[in-house]
Parts: sequence; C-alpha cells; structure tokens
Amino acid sequence: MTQKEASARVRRSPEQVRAAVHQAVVDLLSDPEGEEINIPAIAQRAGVNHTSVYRRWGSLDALLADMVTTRLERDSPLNDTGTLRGDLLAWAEASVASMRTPEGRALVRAVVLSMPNSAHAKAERAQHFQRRMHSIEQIRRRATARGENPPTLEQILDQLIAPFYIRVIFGIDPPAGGYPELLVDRLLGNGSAPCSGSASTANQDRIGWRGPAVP
Amino acid sequence: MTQKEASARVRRSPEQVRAAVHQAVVDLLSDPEGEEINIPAIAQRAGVNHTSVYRRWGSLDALLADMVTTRLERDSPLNDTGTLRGDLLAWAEASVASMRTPEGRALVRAVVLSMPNSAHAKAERAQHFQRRMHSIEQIRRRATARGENPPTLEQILDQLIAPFYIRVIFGIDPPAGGYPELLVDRLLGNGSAPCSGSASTANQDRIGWRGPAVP
DNA sequence: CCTCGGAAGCAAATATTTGTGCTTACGATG
DNA sequence: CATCGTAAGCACAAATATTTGCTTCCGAGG
Repeated sequence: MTQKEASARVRRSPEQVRAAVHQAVVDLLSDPEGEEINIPAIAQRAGVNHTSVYRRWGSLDALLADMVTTRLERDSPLNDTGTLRGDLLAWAEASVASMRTPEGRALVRAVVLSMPNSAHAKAERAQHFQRRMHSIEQIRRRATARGENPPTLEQILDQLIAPFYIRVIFGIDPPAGGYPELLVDRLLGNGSAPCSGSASTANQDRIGWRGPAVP
Repeated sequence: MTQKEASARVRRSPEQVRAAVHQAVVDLLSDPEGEEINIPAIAQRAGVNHTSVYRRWGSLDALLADMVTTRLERDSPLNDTGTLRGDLLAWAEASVASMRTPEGRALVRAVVLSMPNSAHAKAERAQHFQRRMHSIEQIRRRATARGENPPTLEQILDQLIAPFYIRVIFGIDPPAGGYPELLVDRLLGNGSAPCSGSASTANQDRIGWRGPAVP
C-alpha cells in the first residue's frame, strides 16, 4: 500500500465526465422524491468531483442548458417524410413517445426550468426558444419548398407544441388513442387549409381526417 | 429610552406577515435580474425575520404553493356572463390581461415552478391541477346546466389554457389583436368560425417577442 | 387580573453549497 | 522520449442557507 489510493483516483476523460454529469442530471430530474437538484448531488451521482462541475459549467443553469441542447440535438433525427402532415406527425409522435418516459419528461421540465426569467435575458430567451423550435422551422421550410402552405409558427406553437408542454408540466398523461393525429389534424384543418369544403365541426373528438395535400 | 430598540422590534400579526411574504415572493419573482429566489431573500424583502418564514412554511415550495393558491383564488371573480362563449372569453381575456403584467407572469411562472415533480406527489399534483382548473370546471358546469354542450376539459386544456402557459414560459407575447377570440372560436367551432375574420389576417409568420421581433 | 398557547423576533449553532490553490494524470506535439 | 497545456481530483476556505433554543408580545379563556 505504498501508493495508498492511487488507483482510487480514477481520471476520466472530459467527454466521459460530460456524459456522466449529463446522465446524472437526467436521473436526478426524473428519479427522486421531490428532492431539489443541485450541483453537489449531481456530482456525487455522476461519481465526479463537484469542483469539476463548478469549474466546467459554473452554474446549475448553464449545466441544465448544456444538457438540454445536447440531448435535444442528439434526439432529433428530423427525417423528411415527404409531406408536411407526415413531418408534423412524426414530430408529434416522437414527442409523445418521449413524454412517456421519465427521462423525456425530465428533459422538458429542464427546458422550462432553464428558461431564464430575467428581463435582461430577453435575447438569450429568444435564442433559446429559436433553438428549441429549430426542427419545427425546418419542417415549415421544407413544406414551403414543396409548395405546401404550412401553418404559421404561432399556430403550431399554440396547437401542437403547447399541448405537449402543458401536459408534462401538470403531469397529465396524453390521451391514449391517436393523440398526435388529433392534434395535427386539428392544426392542419383550421390552420393552413382554406376554409372551403370540409370546414365541418365534426372533428370534436374524432380522428382520421385526411390531410389536404397527401398524395 | 431604557428600552433601546423596543420600537425597532415591531411585531406584525400573522396575517400581516403572510401578506408581506406573499407580496415579497411576487416582487422577487417579477422584478429581479434573473436572481434566483430563496427564503432569506424573501424574508428580507418582506421585512420579516427569516426564521418566521422557515417555521411557518418550512420550504420554498410550500410557500410558493400557498402564495399561488391564495392569489389565484383572490383574483378569480368568476362572473357568469350567461353563455359558454362569454364565460370562456372572459376567462381568456382576464388571462391575457394578467399575462401582460409582470406580476401575472410571475404568478404563472410560480405555478409551474411549484408544480411538484416527484413521483410520490402524483396525488398532490393532481389536486393542485384541480384547484387551478376550478374556474374552468365551473364554466363547464354552468354551460351544461344551461343545456349547452361544452368542450371537454381536455379540449379546453389543449386549445385554451396551454397556449397561455406556453407563452408565459417562453416569454412570448400574445398576438396583438383578438387573441382570446381567436382561441375561443377555434375551440368552440374547431376552426370553422373565424375563417371570414381574423384567422389569417395580420399574423403571418411572426412570433411576438417582448420587444422588437427578431428580424 | 392572571395565565397560557401561539407565533414572531433575536442570536447562535449547524449544515450545505460554492469557490480556490495546488497536485496529478493524460494526451498532443516537437 | 521529454515537455507542456488542459482538465480532473483533493483539501480546505468562504459564503449561504437551514435549524434550534430562547425571549417577547399578543389575544383568548378562566
């Protein structure tokens, strides 16, 4: 035992540390009994010295933001289905699927928590939002390029994104059958489509309405 | 002046303390430069000894929850306009008006922040939500009693409440003209009604940030 | 009028979080 | 193969937050 705990002092690479810390944040955000999240707890869970966390990220907010953007980018394949409706549906279905896991809910919660409130952070907040909405913008752009007429970002925000967030925030499970379809149809039915034809109100609870431009 | 600072040791009644602390929470939540909120700061702002806050509320979460329910109950007049549409519109307009003040935004933010995440708090969270939705339930009940056929709570949640929350969370201002009407019409007519009017008029592709929009 | 329970204030102890100086391992580069 | 920059680990210090023991005031009953 001359080198008493030399082997105990394992040094992991920066990338390993980063991943471990991110994972610890997600774990703590999903797992625990309402415990509040803080840097020492995160570091301990990650098996990393807390000073490393302080030095690298400086604050819990920065860490949360970093984790969120990393995860969101990693988990957004953003495949092109060929139609606006298909893309929106894929997005919605991925969101619902993610919402059904504790990690997914934790991620959304972290997005909300890491949203800066301060007045001076106006620009930062806008940028944050932009990044969060990146895939949606992409979908809109592609639709426009195809000649489809996508709903405005505002409409998508109100009718597609907002329902997901509100459910995560209040801990309400999404309805069982065809929830993504319901939302997307609602959005497309009154958003971009001209009011001609089937402006019917029949769509209260039913689903299965076909999108206008699906070949 | 043998009793040197006797007058400095002002004792306020429990109710006064409660009100002062609640107000301090709202102030700190709306005011500051992104400072995080904590009990010592609240107590100082309220001019109350921090031990009083610890003893009475025990935790920041409990304090937030108490403040939120108190304020929400106080600020929900819940008048009967005679029609479902009128009631929903009144609710939405009150919400939008409240969203335009820093205090209102702070209150919504506090609702979100005080929403317990923990698994074991599912019942607590549901109760919290119920209380929050009380006025909406009331509106639905009245409509049913009148013979009107109100949307489901789920529909109202998705199409009316969620858009408000998402905007507060992301710091996006509600669209300028007739936003409450837009949402309520969409909800009631599921999009068929506002075709002639404001649906596709002004707001093309713009999201209103606080302040000038991103170019 | 007296006492007694509840709650607020004060001060001091304790616990927790955050920050700092220094040491040490790893890998890239010459 | 030596050196050098980066970043992690350790120990300890500073700052903050939380808890506790006691005192004081107020109002409700006896």
